Amino acid sequence: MTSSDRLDATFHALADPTRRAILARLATGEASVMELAEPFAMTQPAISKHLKVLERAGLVSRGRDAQRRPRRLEAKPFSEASEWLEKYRRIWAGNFQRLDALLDQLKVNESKAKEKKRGPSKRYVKGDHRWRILKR
Amino acid sequence: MTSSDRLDATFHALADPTRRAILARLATGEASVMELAEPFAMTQPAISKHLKVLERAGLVSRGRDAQRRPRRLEAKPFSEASEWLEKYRRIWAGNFQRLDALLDQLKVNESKAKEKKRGPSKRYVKGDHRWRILKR
DNA sequence: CTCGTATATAACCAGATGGTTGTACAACCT
DNA sequence: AGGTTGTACAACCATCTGGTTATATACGAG
Repeated sequence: MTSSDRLDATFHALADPTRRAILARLATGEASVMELAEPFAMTQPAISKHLKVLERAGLVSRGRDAQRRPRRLEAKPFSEASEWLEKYRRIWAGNFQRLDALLDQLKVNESKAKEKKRGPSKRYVKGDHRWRILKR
Repeated sequence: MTSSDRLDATFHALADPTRRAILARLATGEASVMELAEPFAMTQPAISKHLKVLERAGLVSRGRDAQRRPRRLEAKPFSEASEWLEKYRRIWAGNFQRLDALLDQLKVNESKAKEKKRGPSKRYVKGDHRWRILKR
């Protein structure tokens, strides 16, 4: 699996409030499927599906204890996703050395669609336009 | 919009390699839709849709310059998502003070489904089971 | 062995996602 | 004015997602 595939799986797994709540619960320690399902207005199979998504992303692993299959958190994917985000965060923070290397890294790691290197578009002057944030 | 909704939108926007590649391109500076579309084997409307997803998450904003609607990166959602991830990363890093406060925070911020507080399950002994990472 | 409990799996469904083509529209260029 | 360019939008389609119910499997207790 490529790094890009892993990021896909991780970010997708994190893009759901139920799954994030499950992770929050697991941050307090291992838990069985039933224990994890209990706080939600949702059936057990639905929770099992969410768990499968989390497991595919490697965020959660499965143990065994009698009939139970307790889940626990796994660290690695969090680090990978966190590092990815941090690269972007640092672009504004300004507190990084060698922006060029940082940007090369971004290009190499992502987009097998080989992006043609061309300078910043010269068709308009920076700071010349109005910017808006999408509402709604 | 709640913090949870914003995390949903942000993580969902990041869970796609095309969109991450677009962000990587924008990290090098503003770009028009056509410029952003050029490296991809995809039509312009498809890119516009991806941009709308990124805008909904607030990761990208829209400017105007003649017919162009150049896009630029916006910092805030990266920080929010990054901070969320960092909380979990620190759980293993161990280098945090006051784990209890950290965990309270996790519960308050997420899951309006009020999780019943109960001690760690005593039905099995920690370290007693085999754990596996989902393959495939 | 049989029963209850914990979990997984299959079949199904509505709605979202990610792409397409075709078209509309605004702004620039002659 | 008329043509070209950059972008958006609508309609359409296949696939994925997130839930359901029903059923199967695995294990421990009597």
